[in-house]
Amino acid sequence: MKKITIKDIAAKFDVSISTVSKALNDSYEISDKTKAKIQKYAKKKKYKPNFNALSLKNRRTKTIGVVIPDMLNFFFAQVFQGVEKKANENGYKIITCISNESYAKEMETMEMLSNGSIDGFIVSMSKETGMNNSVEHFKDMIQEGTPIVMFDRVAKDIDCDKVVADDFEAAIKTVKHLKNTGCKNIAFISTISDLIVGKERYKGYLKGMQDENLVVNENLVLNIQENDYKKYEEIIEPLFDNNDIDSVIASSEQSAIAAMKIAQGKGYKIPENFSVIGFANGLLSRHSSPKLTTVSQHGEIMGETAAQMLIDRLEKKDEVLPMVTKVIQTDLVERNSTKRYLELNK
Amino acid sequence: MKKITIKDIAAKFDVSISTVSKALNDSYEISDKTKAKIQKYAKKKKYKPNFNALSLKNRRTKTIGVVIPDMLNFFFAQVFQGVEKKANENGYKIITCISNESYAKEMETMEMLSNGSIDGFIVSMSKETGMNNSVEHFKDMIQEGTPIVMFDRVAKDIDCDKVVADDFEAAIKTVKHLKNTGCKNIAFISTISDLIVGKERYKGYLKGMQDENLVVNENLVLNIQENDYKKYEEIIEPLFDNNDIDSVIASSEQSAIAAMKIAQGKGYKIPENFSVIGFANGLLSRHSSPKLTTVSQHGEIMGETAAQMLIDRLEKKDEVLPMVTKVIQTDLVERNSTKRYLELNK
DNA sequence: TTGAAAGCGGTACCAG
DNA sequence: CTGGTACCGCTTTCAA
Repeated sequence: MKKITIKDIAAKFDVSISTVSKALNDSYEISDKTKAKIQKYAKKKKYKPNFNALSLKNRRTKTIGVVIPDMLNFFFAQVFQGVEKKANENGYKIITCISNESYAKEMETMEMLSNGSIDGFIVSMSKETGMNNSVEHFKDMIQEGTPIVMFDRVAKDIDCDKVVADDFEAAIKTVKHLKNTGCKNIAFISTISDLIVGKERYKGYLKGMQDENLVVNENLVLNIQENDYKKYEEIIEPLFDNNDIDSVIASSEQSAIAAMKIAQGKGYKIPENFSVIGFANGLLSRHSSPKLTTVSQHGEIMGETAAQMLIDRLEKKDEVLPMVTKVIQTDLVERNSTKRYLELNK
Repeated sequence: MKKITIKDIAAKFDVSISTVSKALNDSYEISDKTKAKIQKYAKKKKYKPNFNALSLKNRRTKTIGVVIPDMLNFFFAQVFQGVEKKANENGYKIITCISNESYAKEMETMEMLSNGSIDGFIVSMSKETGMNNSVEHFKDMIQEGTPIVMFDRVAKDIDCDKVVADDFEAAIKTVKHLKNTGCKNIAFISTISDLIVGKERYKGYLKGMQDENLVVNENLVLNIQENDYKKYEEIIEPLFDNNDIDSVIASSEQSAIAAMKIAQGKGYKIPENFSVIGFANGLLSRHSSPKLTTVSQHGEIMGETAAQMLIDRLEKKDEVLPMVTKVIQTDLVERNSTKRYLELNK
């Protein structure tokens, strides 16, 4: 029951391997009779051309390397599903590396995979990579002719295709929404201030405040470095004690939830006299009480987009296409941690 | 800057390719001088032996195929991380297929990957596969000599290595815990009654009730077929209206949370006069109010175990080892949806 | 209509 | 110590 090869089939019918190869590929060179019997036999024996032989010959593997920091992060899992779906539709396989936010693992795995295991990469940088801007390995890959598509946590200095969310615009919108629903003292809590994504959101916050003629009080900006979400509450609490705030924009689901809890602990009623908006994709937002209003990124679409961009580039290896950055819109999902705003004069 | 091959190196130094190959593999046959210059050059040029050429020659890819139903499911993501970690430690890559609970996709992808892309599979069956017991494709793979390790959603009829949680025992323990903390009318809610895992939990519930001398009231057993968790609450509500219950064991996180909400809506105080235990791994349990007491499976350990079992088998291809099933213990994580029980007479 | 042979990038045996 | 060659499984060109 071992796997059957072209050679086995050739022996069986006492023809050459080239005849078999052509017959299986339905070549016009082979008589219908021969084709028929060979194809029938191949099917019966479940013949499948050997992947490595094909890849060696064609110099392409139809395999994509996906490098993500953390699969337990709902957003990344969503993107991953999107990539897998689109890849599958196009007959591509995916090899995955979870970097665990480690530069070394990200770099080493990519180097190892660039030995002909994959045709291209889809990457979101590890925190370490992004913070130190250690992007040489990306440059190397691209130099070698291995295309990369980056998403979400992209590197400014790398010239490649990119897929990002409109974090800057989204943050502006959150401020606007809060202002429109009566908030003034808007705090900004970030757990990802080191990431470009986090910086964009912060910039959007500042711009939004300016647009709405609100004064930015630096004491209302809190950057959390701690990774353990269990400690978020104690870190956030002083913000409430030392300042007069009526709303929070948080850069992550967990910190948004933590802020809500503290506000409630301090006796605020959400959303009556306190509002919270979180950048979040996960399940917590839909199950918290009250349910959290969020800026939702379309992770799956980002994944599909990234995959499509990579595949397009792979299938047109000869043409030199300019690198593009696609911005995927986010949605402000109004749940119950903010008041409703009926924009009458639209 | 294109990738360099052995042939290129041979040309560069005007030696044969076999000399280069041996030099790179540090063979005793080659003079230190030659080795040194070749190795140095190879390093400088970042030479890496071509993966497909090696796989073709060695008839092994050091690649594992991972087939899971859903990456957005926290448990599967945990297992996946465990597999990736262990695989990586052992120099294995992983190719992933997300079946989306579809038999067709699971089967087709596995067939496609069994063309020499992977050395073995780690699989958790899709619902469809499990419900119809459509396991021919697994048999085929094994017949062909491709080993499989199944985890969690395993197939009874397939003789292969398996990793499962002690669902039966765990369910017994939940009943015991509830009884010990004063509950009597224990309802059982399942969203996965079609899966073997779900059946094991149900059996454990029955056994536990019996062990504790509690009568099983069939009206207290609710099997939810609906997939949309948003509808859980309306489906569960009648259970509370039509029966006198003081606690719930739920087979999933979402259904446990839904049950808690309804209980609270009906005026119960959790855990004072109502208790809930859920089979759950996710984040919701730690963020719900009150925090949910759970039976926690060690997903990551299950993944690592499965990967180790597969790798062991792959590295000992010649030996015929008996198939084993490993049972990974679960933990009852006591949070605040159940009362404390101080087991004094232990 | 069929077959021989080169080549994809390596490894390893055997000869010199 | 170095080189020639067969082979892994398949495609493709060229010759018959």
